[in-house]
Amino acid sequence: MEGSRQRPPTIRDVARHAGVSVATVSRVLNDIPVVRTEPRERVRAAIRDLGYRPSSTARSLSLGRARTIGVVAPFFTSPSVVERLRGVVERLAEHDYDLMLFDVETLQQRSDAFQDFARRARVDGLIVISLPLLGDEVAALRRDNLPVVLIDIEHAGVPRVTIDDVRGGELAAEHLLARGHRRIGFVGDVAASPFGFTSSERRRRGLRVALERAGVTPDDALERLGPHAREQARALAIDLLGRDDRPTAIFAASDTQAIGVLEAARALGLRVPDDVAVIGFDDVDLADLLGLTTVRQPLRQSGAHGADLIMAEIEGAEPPGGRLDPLAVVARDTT
Amino acid sequence: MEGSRQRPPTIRDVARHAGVSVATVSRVLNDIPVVRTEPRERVRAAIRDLGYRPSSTARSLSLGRARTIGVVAPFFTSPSVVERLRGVVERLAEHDYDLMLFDVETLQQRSDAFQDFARRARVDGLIVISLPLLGDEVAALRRDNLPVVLIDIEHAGVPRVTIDDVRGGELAAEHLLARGHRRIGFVGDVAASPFGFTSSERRRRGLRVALERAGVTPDDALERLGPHAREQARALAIDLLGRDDRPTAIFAASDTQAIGVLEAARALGLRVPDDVAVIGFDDVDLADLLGLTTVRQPLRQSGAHGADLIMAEIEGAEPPGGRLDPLAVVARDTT
DNA sequence: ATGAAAGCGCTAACAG
DNA sequence: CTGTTAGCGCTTTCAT
Repeated sequence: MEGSRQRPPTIRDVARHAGVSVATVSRVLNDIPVVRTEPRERVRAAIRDLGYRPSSTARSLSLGRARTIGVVAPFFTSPSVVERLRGVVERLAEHDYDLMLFDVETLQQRSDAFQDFARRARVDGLIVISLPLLGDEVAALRRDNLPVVLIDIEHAGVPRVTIDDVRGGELAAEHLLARGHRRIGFVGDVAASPFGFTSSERRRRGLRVALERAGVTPDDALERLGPHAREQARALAIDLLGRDDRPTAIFAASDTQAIGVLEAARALGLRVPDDVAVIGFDDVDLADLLGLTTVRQPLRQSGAHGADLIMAEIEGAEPPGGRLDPLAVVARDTT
Repeated sequence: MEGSRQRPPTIRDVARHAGVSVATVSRVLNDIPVVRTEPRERVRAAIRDLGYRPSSTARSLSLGRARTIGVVAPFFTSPSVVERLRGVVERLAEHDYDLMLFDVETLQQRSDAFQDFARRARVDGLIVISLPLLGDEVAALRRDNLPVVLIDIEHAGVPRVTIDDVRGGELAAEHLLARGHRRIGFVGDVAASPFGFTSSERRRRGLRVALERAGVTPDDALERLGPHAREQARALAIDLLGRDDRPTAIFAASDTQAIGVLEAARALGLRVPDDVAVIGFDDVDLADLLGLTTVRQPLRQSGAHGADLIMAEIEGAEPPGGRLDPLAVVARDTT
């Protein structure tokens, strides 16, 4: 009956329509129980009539909190990141928080992204997945006083959720060792950050530890590092498997890379596991489908755990209880 | 020198520090060229000194736009959705828009999510992927005057980016027909919405069209519909392949489902493609890895296109140019 | 070219 | 129990 509904209704329109003050409308909106039934109902009716919906932007500004957390990661480089994200998403939804996605694949994007965190403040906290942080990035975040949680990476002084990657590397090595392998190759990520180590790095260390423990001298010549991608891993593995003294088994730092190794073997006409055994890390869906032996880690759980951590920091909620599921070798067809 | 930096610096602090008005700071911030060099530099210095960063929440409120778009989808039911998301992410980044993720797997989440859009307005537009919309959901969005773009789904009156799924179904059928198959089964999604059709539904129609054109009468008994998931598809396929007059080939509405079919065949001791041929749809990474024959569609491109569309709606930017890549059968080992 | 001031839509004292 | 009012941090007329 009123005409022009160009501009969406505000809390003031509702107040006017219901014959109350904006404060009362706000109270109804926020379920503050002091409001009497009668005005409350009038407000509800007005909200309905007007098709009113609160502006969460205004709310955020007023409250100083956005009820949103940002997730930064190279989402599309690996299914494991997506799986972790899944855990984050679930948990955040439970806490009724929204989620802002910041994909970081290239260096350019990376610089942009962290610029953004330094220039915009629309999230209450940040979860960083599988992205080794630079020193000044961390410094910027800290200066911004923005709660941060790291998943799958480490950085001194920043809360994180990581598994015992070294142990994971040992498990992989022990599995291979138990099958008689002595020449064990490794395909993993380049050490991208001077601060802390990547999980790949830690797994490699685990491999070496287990090797030495078994009386086998780790051979640097059998280790190949490159950017995290199937194609890259494939190339590295071809290089590795092309050697005269090629390894009889390869441990890849992730399933994605293990698949590259598998492709390399196929390309070279090598049979798996007879000519070369392959073990990956993560146990993503693909691993099962492909029959890839791998070290299982609780991907999704790590995401959930990370979300719990950030919630704890922000809301002072109880710190996350419960441990992550243990690592375990899932033996399939490639070893 | 000043002490307490509890509260982050605001534009006013910067103004004070630089000895100018907030308006001038704002101008500098927004690169409005009227400001003289000298005060401009003072402002820049102040920004640096204070470690100031604008609050994008406040900016959004003032501007009335959040430079953020929301993406609603069942992200974790299918890799194809993730691939589409990838396209969206890329394009949005180019336009310097942020992205809010709303995962919708369960009905509960779904209801919640759309409640949210009806109660919060923190995005400038919405992209919905692979989620058949209900009538009142669309009505709510429309009433909110929120720009919406659909990807992989259709709804009367809502802009969308879809491929020619019917043609895709025909392509799959023709591929199978050309290999001598006459009894062709179908495994796809349940028709979830009374409005428009799902892509699965359209692909099924394409199958039937091609069948009839080839003089084969489509057999309802060979069609099985269920929720989109590998396990479900597996169960449906087991059912289908357990029949006395089992089909000699199965067309699955997605690669995810095709993999379920593959598993079913294996479980039944049927050899692929000898006992039963399988063709999927999408051509996700997995398909290549598993040697699955499939109908390739431009997943990532569809996401990018969707982003272009929403940008056009919001910013009045030029409508997206260029077509989507055509569908094509990628013949591999399962047919 | 710059500043003062009025919003943007909401929340939260503080009064009454 | 409810209304008034002062912000939240930024943009944007409108003057000067």
